[in-house]
Amino acid sequence: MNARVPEGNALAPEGYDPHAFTPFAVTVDLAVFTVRSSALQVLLVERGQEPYAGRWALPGGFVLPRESAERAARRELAEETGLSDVSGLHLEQLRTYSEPDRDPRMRVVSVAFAALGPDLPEARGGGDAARAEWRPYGSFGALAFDHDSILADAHDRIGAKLEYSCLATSFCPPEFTLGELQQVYETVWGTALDRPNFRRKVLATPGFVEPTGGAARLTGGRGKPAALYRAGKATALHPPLLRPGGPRGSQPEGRTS
Amino acid sequence: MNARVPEGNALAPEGYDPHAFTPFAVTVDLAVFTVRSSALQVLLVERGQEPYAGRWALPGGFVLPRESAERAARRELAEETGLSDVSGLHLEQLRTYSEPDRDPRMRVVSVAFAALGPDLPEARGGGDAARAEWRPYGSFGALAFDHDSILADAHDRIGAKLEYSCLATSFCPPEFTLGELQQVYETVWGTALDRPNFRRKVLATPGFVEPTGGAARLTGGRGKPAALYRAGKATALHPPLLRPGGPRGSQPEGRTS
DNA sequence: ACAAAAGTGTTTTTCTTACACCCATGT
DNA sequence: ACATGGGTGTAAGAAAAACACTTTTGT
Repeated sequence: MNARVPEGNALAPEGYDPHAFTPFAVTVDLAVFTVRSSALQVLLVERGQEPYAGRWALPGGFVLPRESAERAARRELAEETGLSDVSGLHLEQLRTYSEPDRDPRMRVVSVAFAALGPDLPEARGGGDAARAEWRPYGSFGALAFDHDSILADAHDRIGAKLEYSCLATSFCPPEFTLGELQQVYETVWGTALDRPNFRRKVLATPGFVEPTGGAARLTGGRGKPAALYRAGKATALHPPLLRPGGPRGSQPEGRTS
Repeated sequence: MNARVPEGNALAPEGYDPHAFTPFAVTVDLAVFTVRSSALQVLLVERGQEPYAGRWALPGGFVLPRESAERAARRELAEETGLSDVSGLHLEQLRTYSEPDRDPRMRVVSVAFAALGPDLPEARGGGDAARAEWRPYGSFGALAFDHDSILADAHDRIGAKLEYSCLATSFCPPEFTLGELQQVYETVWGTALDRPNFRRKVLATPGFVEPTGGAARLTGGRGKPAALYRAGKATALHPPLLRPGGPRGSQPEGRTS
């Protein structure tokens, strides 16, 4: 990370030696997930210009001169979702996509983020995007650029992190029921979980959730009112809450257990 | 990741609208680990110029115009270690560091990688670095730039991935004994493991290791010759091999179990 | 009364842990 | 003979999985 910067470049101060060094455009791309009506939804924007005009893409934008990628991501998130208190949302760096031709126009390196939030309001297509919309994960065709890979990577990562972190509470409002929390797991993983066991597991992990103490709330009109919880201070989950059958698509063979 | 590129910039083709967009320098930084003589070692280079002249730093360098960050990382890895068959080493993107002032000279965004390899040869200080050396993890003072954070993040990540992936075999030569594999875990985690249990766990995971069939080998001069194994095709580890006590420093409180 | 959702209890099975013991080799 | 590292066995404990059952609400 040192040495070799060309002379005569706007970026390069004195004292660098004159080797190859290309300036890149740096952007952020966001895979924003929410759980709405028992479905995993993703925030997409419709592109206005070429290339990929009319195609859906992940929201994102350029990193500004004095911004970190994290700050840029949070700013873009606020702009695209129309939310003011983006501070509560979980934002996590995924990885950086830097294939030379990932953008046909120029050399763009993109730092991808995954963001999670509770049932978020309708997107209002802020900024440049022609339209912004929540779409159920898997219900749409190919996205622009390499956004299909980014989105798939984000989904994998979220699914994996649910196992060994307390991330799931980021999908829930400040106060939530254990049923809602369980639905987050079931929705992201696409599998049903045993309620009694899930409950025990969550409650047995200190700092995962803490009882709100307050009154119970009705969940879906019918049934017994559920107790309310809020997120605890823990971030890691030990021992982990493993999904049945392990991560999708990385198994060598059998092993049903 | 779309729209808003300024006019009059060398990078920008026609058809972009004239908003803010700064060119950034993009580099890769490598945290290269190996296990040598029962210690976790890191490859460091000594800086020749200011800033941080004379200080140790992680190897790295600029991403070339037609290179992805992954390719750049592998190229730098080959240059700095002096290895020719870098293709076998595990290389994994960690995350991107983009704080505006992480490099005092200019705006540099760095994509960090973690690399693992079996007992690697002496580094030969290739490229620009004044010197390159293997140093035991934790045996050196503050590194240049934000490389302390990068290295710490890399170590955390490696430790965590040993739990639920077959990554550990990347620290071993093509053929290795279970004792060597166990030492990888013990060295990275800094804890002792029960040999019989470790053995059972590894062998019970299909695709983790497969017997070489060939003859046994002496490990350290003394003791019974150990059977040889090679890495299997599996990448994930289900159920995981949890380290005793959970990840360092992320526990909310007790929970000895 | 019944459906729906929350919550409790119990049994079975599986995995982990701890530790005792034998094996093969070099000194 | 004994130290050293490899390999096997086994029994106690903890955790996960499966499932039966009670509670509280709305219709």
